[in-house]
Amino acid sequence: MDVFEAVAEPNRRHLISLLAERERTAGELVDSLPTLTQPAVSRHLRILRETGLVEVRPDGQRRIYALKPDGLQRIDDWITPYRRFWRDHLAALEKHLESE
Amino acid sequence: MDVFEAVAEPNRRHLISLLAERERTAGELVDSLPTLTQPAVSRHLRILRETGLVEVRPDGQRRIYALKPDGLQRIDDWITPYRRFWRDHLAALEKHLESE
DNA sequence: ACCTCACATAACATTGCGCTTATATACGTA
DNA sequence: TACGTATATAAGCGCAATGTTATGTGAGGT
Repeated sequence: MDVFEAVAEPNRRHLISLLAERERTAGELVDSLPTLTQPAVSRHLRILRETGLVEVRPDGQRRIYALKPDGLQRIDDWITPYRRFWRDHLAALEKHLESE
Repeated sequence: MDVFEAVAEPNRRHLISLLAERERTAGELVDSLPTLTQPAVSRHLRILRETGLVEVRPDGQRRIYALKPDGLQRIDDWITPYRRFWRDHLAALEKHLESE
């Protein structure tokens, strides 16, 4: 699975947003997604690991998950060339509005 | 389907990159994806339409597809809060390198 | 040694996506 | 009107992703 498919899943985006605040243990993340069972969350975490979006560090019997700095950048790199599209569009829109 | 799933599909990302260069007819886009049949491309275009990533304009019996300026911005809006992660990381890395 | 807690993996069912072939729609032209 | 061209939709199939329950693994505690 690639990064795009990884972030296409709403629950995984939720996990990412939680890890953006701070590191959390697997158990905390499981509690944060009450609609899912523990194995389901564990699987999502595995996918986030394999796509390089998060990293794990053992702490006794816990596992601490953290967001990896360069994971989401791959998506940002892809979107960068297209950014001018809405920039130009917004610029033209503003210009049009101020000309009235 | 939402924007994230729409962009998760490689063929659809290819279509987006083609439309970023210039508008194209459905037929041109079909020719640009030789591994797919015409209905398959038509379906992808439908999804890109429904998610607001492209727009269509009829031209006789042809349909001209164009990239919509604000479609991909929804992804950019999502990624923006996380951007500081790799920026901070890069800054720290550079600082570390120049200190040697 | 035994049990419990935290987490991962296995096995399996269900669902949804993407593909194909076949068909419909709609415009253009003779 | 009749026919070809351009595109969309329908029907059906295979596969991969997501969920579940059941089980494995390994670290702590008594």
